[in-house]
Amino acid sequence: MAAALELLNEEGMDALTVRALASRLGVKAPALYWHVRDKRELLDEMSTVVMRRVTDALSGIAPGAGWRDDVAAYARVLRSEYLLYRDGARIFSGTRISDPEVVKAKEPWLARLTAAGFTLAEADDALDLVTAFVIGFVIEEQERGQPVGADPDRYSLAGRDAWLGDGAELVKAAGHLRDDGPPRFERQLGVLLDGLAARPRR
Amino acid sequence: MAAALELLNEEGMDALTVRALASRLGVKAPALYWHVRDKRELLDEMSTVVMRRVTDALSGIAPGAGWRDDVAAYARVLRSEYLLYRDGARIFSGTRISDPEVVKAKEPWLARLTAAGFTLAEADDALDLVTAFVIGFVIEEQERGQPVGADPDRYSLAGRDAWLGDGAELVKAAGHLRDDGPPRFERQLGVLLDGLAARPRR
DNA sequence: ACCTGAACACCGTTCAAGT
DNA sequence: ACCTGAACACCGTTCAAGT
Repeated sequence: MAAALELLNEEGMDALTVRALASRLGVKAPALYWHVRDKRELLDEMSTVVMRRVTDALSGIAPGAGWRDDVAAYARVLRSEYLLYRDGARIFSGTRISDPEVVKAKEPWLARLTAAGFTLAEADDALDLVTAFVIGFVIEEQERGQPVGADPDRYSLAGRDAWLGDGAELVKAAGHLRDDGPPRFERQLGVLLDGLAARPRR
Repeated sequence: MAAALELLNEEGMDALTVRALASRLGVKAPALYWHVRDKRELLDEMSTVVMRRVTDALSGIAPGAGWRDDVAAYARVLRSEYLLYRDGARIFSGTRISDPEVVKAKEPWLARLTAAGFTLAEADDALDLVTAFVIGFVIEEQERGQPVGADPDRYSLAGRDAWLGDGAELVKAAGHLRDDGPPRFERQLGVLLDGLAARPRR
């Protein structure tokens, strides 16, 4: 899995082939089928490794000042681990975690949220909502980081404005205001946490 | 593009090959390369068609009672269009929209939000946040809809509990409480809208 | 303008056979 | 227990040539 993740980062997902991975391991392609059922299982195992890194990072985090800190820490760790791999969010979302320990690592987070007054259903919803947001955010973030195919117009703001043509002044202006990276992530995460805070408590 | 989308739905994304699409069109594979630079451009065009359906559906929606209705309508339309295609969210997120008109369709939504007191930057953030959430939500939703590979334990709740092993009582209990589909979506969307409502207005 | 035939350099996967 | 050689049925893509 480590070799597979290296290969992904060095060559990209199109080059992540069974044959290339085998050769990196000094072995022929069919050998991998003794260790793994098929390529999908390989991807599932890779994503389990990534998610294990997330849960390991989280287990080192002491409870914060409140649920807000805890949920924010989860979101930041998830984003930063996905960002470590080329197209990480796109590739690893929608794969299956093969290790129950990784799934069980949600337990302390559910405990902290319920202790803070969330019902269990609300806590579960909250974590899933944050997860969905991070995945969607990082997919877009990683996609924008890639060279835009043969369309240099769309690199620059001026080029994008021209490509858009007439009208849509707000769309253009918004494009100029737009930032990215951590501040953008923190802002949107903040909105989401505000939403969680607004839920009725009992 | 229509034929490609049909093929995707009937046979799945692994079967969406240049050759299969050509044969569905009564033509040989190389012919497609007169119409499209490569397969990625084919995917980009397919996703542009899907996003055009989103914007068409949205343009038929009159301004709601307020920004909350407008944003909710956008989220619901985006989700339901993605759901129309097998693995739609996974496949079409992170592709590039080729038609400026589709991008420009954001204009009225930005207008409604700014009219409701959002700054332009906040409005843009709001739409992106909702988009990220919907994509993340639907990726997970569509993935769960697929047969879980050779692991029938994980179909049923009891099977999942056994797979999880000892401990993690909150994780197990949350699994039992969990629902899905529209109610789950509406609940999480509601949280997100609450967060947008909580932003300072000026 | 639009398409084909033939070819290239690959894929994932199976399976008998080896050690 | 772990790996190879050979093969199967494909891929995406190019390109000269056809109409």
